[in-house]
Amino acid sequence: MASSSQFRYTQTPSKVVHLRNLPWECVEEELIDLCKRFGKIVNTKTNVGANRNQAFVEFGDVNQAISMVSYYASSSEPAQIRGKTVYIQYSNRHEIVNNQSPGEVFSAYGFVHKIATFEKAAGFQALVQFTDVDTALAARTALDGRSIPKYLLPEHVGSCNLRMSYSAHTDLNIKFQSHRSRDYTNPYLPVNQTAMDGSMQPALGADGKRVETQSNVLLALIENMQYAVTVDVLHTVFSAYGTVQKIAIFEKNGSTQALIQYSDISTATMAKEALEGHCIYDGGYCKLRLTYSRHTDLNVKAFSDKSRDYTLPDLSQLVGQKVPGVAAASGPTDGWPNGQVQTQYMGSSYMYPPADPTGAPPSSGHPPHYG
DNA sequence: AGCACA
Repeated sequence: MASSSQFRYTQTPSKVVHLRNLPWECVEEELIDLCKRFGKIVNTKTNVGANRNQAFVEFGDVNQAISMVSYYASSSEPAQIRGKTVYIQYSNRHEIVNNQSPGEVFSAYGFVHKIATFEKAAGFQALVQFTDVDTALAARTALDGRSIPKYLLPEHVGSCNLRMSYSAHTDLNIKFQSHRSRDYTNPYLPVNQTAMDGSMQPALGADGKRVETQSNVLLALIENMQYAVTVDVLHTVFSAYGTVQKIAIFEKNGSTQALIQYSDISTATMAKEALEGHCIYDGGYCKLRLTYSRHTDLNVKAFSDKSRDYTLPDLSQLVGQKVPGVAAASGPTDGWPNGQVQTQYMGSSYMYPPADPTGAPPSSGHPPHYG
């Protein structure tokens, strides 16, 4: 299959090389500095990929690209930019196409200096700073009332209609690069890693104040995940505080996260406060980091190994029949280091419905392991 | 650490 060839060890040489793991906001000059000694660079494309940390460099001749790829394939010193190792392979295309990319909706109208996004009661809002009023006016005129193209939106996001007006601000004060805010004029501004993870940790709003919008949906980051965390495990853990409606597990930036939906905010808040920082398993394994999701109603497959919709009828039979993790919990399971963990997992001494009528996190007998 | 476009 052609789509998998990009991961094969042997790739078809191309005069275009693909560079990944680039540092934040890596600029063309840095790419050129790295590549120019191998040949004539005829084109570049930066800020490629979901994280905008990939790029393409096109050489005038395929032999120049071969010399570069070959050099770093056998070099003891990896290619580096700003001290960060850069991985280089042939691109799976043979030329760079620099078409106008409305990838950034607002960049189509001029250089976007800074963006700050935040939640208000009226909805999601963003401040977008251009060079001058004329550019801002052009963007406003063109975009007000329109919607963001669907292909630019994440899955499960419906239409996003833009309502635009002039801000009272003239110069935004961006504290760090994150999924909420950007300063494109300052590539060395620190990256807020937790914010880049989309973990929705208390972030700075445009006014500089902490914002943490409550939600009936919790976002769980699972730290130190030595053992598999299944939908069923999460369902058991979070059902201690109320009826769980939906669960979705997904990978983001190499770590496992989950969304857990309750019917209301107060139940979610109880669960969040009770479970935050606690571990599903003894020994500090699978520690839960809980924040409020910006979702309020998950759009998940009713039944899969990564998601569940408990609001739909007749799933219990399916669950009993088809979920390996459920059956496995009562018997030997691949991947479990020993029987003791299983015993603890099934033994309700952890995050199963708390015996404690106060609803406090279940910690009986194992206080040292919580933290 | 993994491929642009619509």
